[in-house]
Amino acid sequence: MSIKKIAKVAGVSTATVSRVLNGSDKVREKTAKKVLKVVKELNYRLDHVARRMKVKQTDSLVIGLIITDIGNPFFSNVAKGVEDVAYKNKHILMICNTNESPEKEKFFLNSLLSEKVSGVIIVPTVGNGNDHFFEKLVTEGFPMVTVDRRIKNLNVDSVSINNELGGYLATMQLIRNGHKRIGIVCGISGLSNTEERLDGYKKALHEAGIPISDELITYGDYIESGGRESMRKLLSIKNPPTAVFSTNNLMTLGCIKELYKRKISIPGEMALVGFDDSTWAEALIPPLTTVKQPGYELGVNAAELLIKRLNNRDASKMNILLNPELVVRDSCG
Amino acid sequence: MSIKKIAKVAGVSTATVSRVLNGSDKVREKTAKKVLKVVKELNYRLDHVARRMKVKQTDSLVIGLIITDIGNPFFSNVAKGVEDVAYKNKHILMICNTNESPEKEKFFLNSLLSEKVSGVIIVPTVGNGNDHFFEKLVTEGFPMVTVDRRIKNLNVDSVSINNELGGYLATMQLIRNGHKRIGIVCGISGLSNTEERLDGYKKALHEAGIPISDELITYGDYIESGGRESMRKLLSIKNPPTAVFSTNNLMTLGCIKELYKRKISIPGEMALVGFDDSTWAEALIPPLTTVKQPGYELGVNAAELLIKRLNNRDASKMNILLNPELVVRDSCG
DNA sequence: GGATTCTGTGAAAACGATTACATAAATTAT
DNA sequence: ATAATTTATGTAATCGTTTTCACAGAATCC
Repeated sequence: MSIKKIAKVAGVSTATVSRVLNGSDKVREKTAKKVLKVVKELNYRLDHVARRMKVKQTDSLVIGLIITDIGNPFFSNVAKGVEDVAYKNKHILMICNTNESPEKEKFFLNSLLSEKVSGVIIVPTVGNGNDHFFEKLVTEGFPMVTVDRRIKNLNVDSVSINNELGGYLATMQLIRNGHKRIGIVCGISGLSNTEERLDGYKKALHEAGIPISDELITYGDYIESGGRESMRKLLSIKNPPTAVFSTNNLMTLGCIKELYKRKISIPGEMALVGFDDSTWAEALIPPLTTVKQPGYELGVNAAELLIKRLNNRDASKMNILLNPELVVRDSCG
Repeated sequence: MSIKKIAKVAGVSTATVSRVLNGSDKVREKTAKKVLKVVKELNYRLDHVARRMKVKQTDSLVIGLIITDIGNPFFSNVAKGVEDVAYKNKHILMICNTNESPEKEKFFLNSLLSEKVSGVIIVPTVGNGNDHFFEKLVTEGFPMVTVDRRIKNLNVDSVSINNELGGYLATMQLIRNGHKRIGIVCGISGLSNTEERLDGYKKALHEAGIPISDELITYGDYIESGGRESMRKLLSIKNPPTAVFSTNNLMTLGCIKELYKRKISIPGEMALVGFDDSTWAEALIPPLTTVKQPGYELGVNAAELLIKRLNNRDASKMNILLNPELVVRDSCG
């Protein structure tokens, strides 16, 4: 069922049908009614895909969203933010889930480009900032916004958290509570957010005049088992920490489970600060002190930034930093 | 940059380029190489959108996914399942988030149809099973699969949980632990899953010879505040329950928070069984007994069912029921 | 060597829309 | 009433592909 059929049935040309459907051009009231009647009768719906082939500047766009783990509440909130803005603008989303795999990322980028999306919002996967496929696209001028993570030395729009501040706030809180041996469970090595949170940790220690000890720095790859493993490692060193800063929600959960298992009390024997607040954090016992990341707003801002970019390709690139917030509950002692 | 440009540069016709790119038809080795060289040099990518306009049965499809709350871990896991299957089949997803709004649902369905998606997987919003826009589409033969919720009296493919069993298992567990006054916090009235879980609850009570009392049945609309409100209501009746079955994760959280606030011990003073296990459930104190729903599998099955349907439009419709599983921890007494 | 069969390639028509341009119809002016 | 002007509609090219059909050239046959 195409515009042709409508034209034939209504006894007009396809041009007229198109004009009626788009409402822009002048067409006689009577004709319009006639056409609309047929449209309704035949239950016809305009083909946006075909439309987009002719007209570049259309109001309803397709936007790509590539995230690393839709199952993680943090990212699904980001997605929700993007979705809401997209909906407001009558745009629609193609969502892809890379599972932190650079190969999948590349595949999805290729797919999205083949699908002729107008732009892409992406949580880039691990990478040294050089071999990223999408860097090529960015430099070629394809509209993209990175979210949550930034790529060093790449001039691209981005929206992310002030991770260093987050790490600083978390660590500072532990220091304020009298801790001097503070462990950290970092995420995936090489990612901007991992490094920045670690920087914040170091900065806080430095300011407090506490020496930085390598054995207190562990990596848990942003997954639960990694967090658990890191906690084990921290507990096994000769002079274990009295407090731990865990830099994402899943790893924090792993830490908690390991502590529960060993019947180590929180915060009595081990103080804990997490990253990324969730609705569950306050229902844990003890309620968890965390650095709250505005995931939803991250998504909202990324979507708005991309849309802005689509409307003005030549404006200079922007990096938006949202501030995290320390939510102090009981787990930090 | 189109196939035309490639053709010109390579000194062949567009037909040849197309043939090379699709690899199916016979084309001389030498010509193919020449074309591919140009393709690579000019960094050309086939336009799937234009392609789909000509060829109906293509291998990489666009599939619509309409869910009610991408921010809810249960649904984001469903999405993940769908995504994984889509990726395996080289299909791509358009995801929409209705927020339980029937208007948005309608808007998104229209959008997806205009975007010419091949089929839609949908968590239908509230409705009496009559005024649903998508029912019309289903009866017109548009490929759809409902997931999580079913629509009564509608012949449509579906994948959902055996909710009655879930309700039964949860209630039975409480009965087994000696409880006789058992409250229930139901979800959104009118939804198939809400009613089925309630049915299971009633069935268990009935089998145990425990009378059903209306004051013990509350509705919390599947949100945290609703759960909290329901718990308040249950605690305020003259003869309050000694156990509560809360029928989704967010409402359970609301219940727990209300109990924490009032310092009512779980399960000592109030036993609790939730619905929808999450990675947090076992980190709560006490670890939460829940009915575990296979959200990811739900998504996987829905996607596979849709793909099957796309390959055979005439096969009779299927309803797949996945069994939930009771995970007994400490909260049920 | 000529007739016949294969193979590889190109020209052009589609897919479903939009739109510049031309033209017919309606309106206004004279 | 006719001319001039405005307005509404139609024709046909186009977007980026695929694909049918035709055809040229190569290979095979007798």
